[in-house]
Amino acid sequence: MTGGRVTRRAVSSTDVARLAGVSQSAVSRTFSAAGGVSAPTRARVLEAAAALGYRPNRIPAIMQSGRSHMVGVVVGGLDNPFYAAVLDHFAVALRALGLQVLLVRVDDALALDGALEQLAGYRVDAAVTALAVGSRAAAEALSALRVPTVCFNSRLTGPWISTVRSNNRAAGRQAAALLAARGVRAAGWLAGPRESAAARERGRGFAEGVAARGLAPPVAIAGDDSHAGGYDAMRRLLRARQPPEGLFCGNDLMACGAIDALRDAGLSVPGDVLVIGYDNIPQAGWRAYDLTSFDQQVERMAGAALEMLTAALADPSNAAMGRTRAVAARLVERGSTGAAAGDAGSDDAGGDDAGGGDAGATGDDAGADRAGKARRAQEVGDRPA
Amino acid sequence: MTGGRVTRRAVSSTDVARLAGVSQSAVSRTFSAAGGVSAPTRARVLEAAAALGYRPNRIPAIMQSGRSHMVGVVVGGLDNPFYAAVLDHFAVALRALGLQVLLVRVDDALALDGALEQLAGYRVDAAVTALAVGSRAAAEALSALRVPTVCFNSRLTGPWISTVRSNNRAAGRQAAALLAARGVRAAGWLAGPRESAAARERGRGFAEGVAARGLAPPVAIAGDDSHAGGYDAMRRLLRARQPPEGLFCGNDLMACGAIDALRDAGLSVPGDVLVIGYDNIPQAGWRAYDLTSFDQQVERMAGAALEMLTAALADPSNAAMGRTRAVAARLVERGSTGAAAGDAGSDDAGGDDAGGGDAGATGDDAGADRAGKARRAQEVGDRPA
DNA sequence: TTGTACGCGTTATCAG
DNA sequence: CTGATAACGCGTACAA
Repeated sequence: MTGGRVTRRAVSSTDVARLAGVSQSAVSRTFSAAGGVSAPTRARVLEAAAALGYRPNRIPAIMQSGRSHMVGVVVGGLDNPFYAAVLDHFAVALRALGLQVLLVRVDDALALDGALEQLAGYRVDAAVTALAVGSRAAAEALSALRVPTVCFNSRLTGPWISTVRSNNRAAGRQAAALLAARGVRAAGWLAGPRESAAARERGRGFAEGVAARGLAPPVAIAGDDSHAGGYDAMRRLLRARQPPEGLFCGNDLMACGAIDALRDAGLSVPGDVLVIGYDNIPQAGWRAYDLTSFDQQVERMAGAALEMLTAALADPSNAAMGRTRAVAARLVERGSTGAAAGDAGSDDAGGDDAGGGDAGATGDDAGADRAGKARRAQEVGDRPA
Repeated sequence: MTGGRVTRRAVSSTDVARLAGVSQSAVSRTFSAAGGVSAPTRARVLEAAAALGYRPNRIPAIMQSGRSHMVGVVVGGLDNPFYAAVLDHFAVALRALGLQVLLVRVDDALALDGALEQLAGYRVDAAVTALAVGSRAAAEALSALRVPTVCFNSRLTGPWISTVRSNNRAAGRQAAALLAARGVRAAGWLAGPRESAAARERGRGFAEGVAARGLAPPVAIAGDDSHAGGYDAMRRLLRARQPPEGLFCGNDLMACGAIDALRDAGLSVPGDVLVIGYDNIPQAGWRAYDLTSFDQQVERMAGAALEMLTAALADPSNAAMGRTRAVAARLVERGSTGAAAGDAGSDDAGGDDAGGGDAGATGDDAGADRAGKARRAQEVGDRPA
């Protein structure tokens, strides 16, 4: 006998077998779906199991099959309703598939590969992350783990990394088009933290759109993706100069903060300043903000991610990974850009075209912008370059 | 040879050992903290491991030790920022303790025992749930799992169940006291779903507090803990009758919805109606709502839960469970009850009537709210009753 | 320091 | 239908 000191040993199938006077295999078969067990045996096993409070242990099966039925999910701070929504969707969908969620909450994209390395130790079957892969080095580190991973808004892919992308850049252009159509001549850009590639793309598209209309480059101010960050950034701007006539924000949290700062300063939204956000978090639809925003369509992005995930799970040869799929962000116009209340922006999109995806390639965003209900049809429909 | 068809077999320590020309134990020792390995051996092992992309597998250790270092966390819908905050705290804290989070997102408390049963199969070392245990039957089912479980706001405990409670009822009474002190004579209670014991306690305390001041019992309307639910409930109420002068809501989401409905109807908060929420979600602090609320002090509740959890983890005899700890909810006064911006404190002694405006249907102008700046600065800074 | 052997709890295979 | 047995990959006493 070796085995170190036993800590809190749980009831095992062997214990049940002993009590029931049957073999351990019989117990196993009783609790597995395809059980070839006679009724009497089954009854005796169940009785013994109940008496002992036996619960089948799923851990050994992981060891043998190499499949844990656990999926790692990596998200940023859940005080951001966007991340919370992403996680919520995955948690529900994965549970419906009979998969467990092993959650890792990280502070920023830099911690991503560390988090996944940790998950790899638990032999998760796959991983999803709401954070983009930051660097090529990180992508290689991830690929070394040989865990099929699906990212949101990552430009980098690899043999084990797929990505679901939103058309951030095109959305930025569309935001510029909308503001210009509303008569805005001086635009502002409330940027997110520099690490976020997605936010950078939005700002880039916005700058392009602004330039395309012959307007001055947007004033750029920096926030940190939080409400407080947006509030503070706007306060700083207002102290230094006049506000822009139209503001595009890297996300909705900052947009709400900016709106609060503007109103605190006695300005009106949309009377004095038009504001557009990104993410379409629930709060954007609340009357007090009524914020025009881009809906990333979390359900569809999550759905696309899940499809790639399940494909990877079903096919160990991993042919399904290394792909990119695009889901178009949908403009939802609300009062903060002067739309009448109770309006929705674009509607059913054709979007969701599966990009054939190759690695790297800074390529542009796919997905056509739509003018939606063509409410006031000024050219909101700015085709992708 | 038996062993079924091998599915995606990962690199094992045996593979590394073979390549490095050492024993499997040498590999194990190299990767374990207390490794008695010579430098040359270590180097060869690491080289081989790198070449093969070996990652230690933590699953077998779970089997042997019976400890998974995973903690099950059960939460409700993450569209509620309160649940998101709870989860965020646990995710960060557990990670700091070197524990993994196995997440289960359930729709309601009824699904709780099913969720924990599922977690039990993965041999989680412990579980935390933001949902209360609903019935004694559920409590017994949970205890049968022999997984140390910490609940939030559950009245039921058991040998394996501890709970961290907020003083819901006292908070309800305090809410009534505050409203009365502000001159409210007609009170309303916006209830949450009936399943929530915590919400019921709040309503009960509120009714007691209202009665203690000789006022008529509060008008009760029912929401579903969501923003939309609060909005709709308030709309229904406004269609049927005059609004109460002061409204206490089962949670902040409904409170924000109610405020939106009131303003949509041309009423002012706090001009015409005072509103108090519960949870102190981030949005309650946003200027557009400036909502007085009760802070459950998630950090402290989570901290208390973690203490009980780690105690249970350290002591297999389970002496630490079956306990109850209380964390007082803290009233945070803001503009929605007439406090000047940036105020805290509590009620009583307000004397000063000036209750809600005349509630004369429609009357007021729409946008003139906000201006939370002490628009009616009745004495706010008093000590708790 | 290093290698050998065993066991954790289960599933899958094979013989009865 | 049932029982015996070999893995799964790792830690860990024990022997060398």
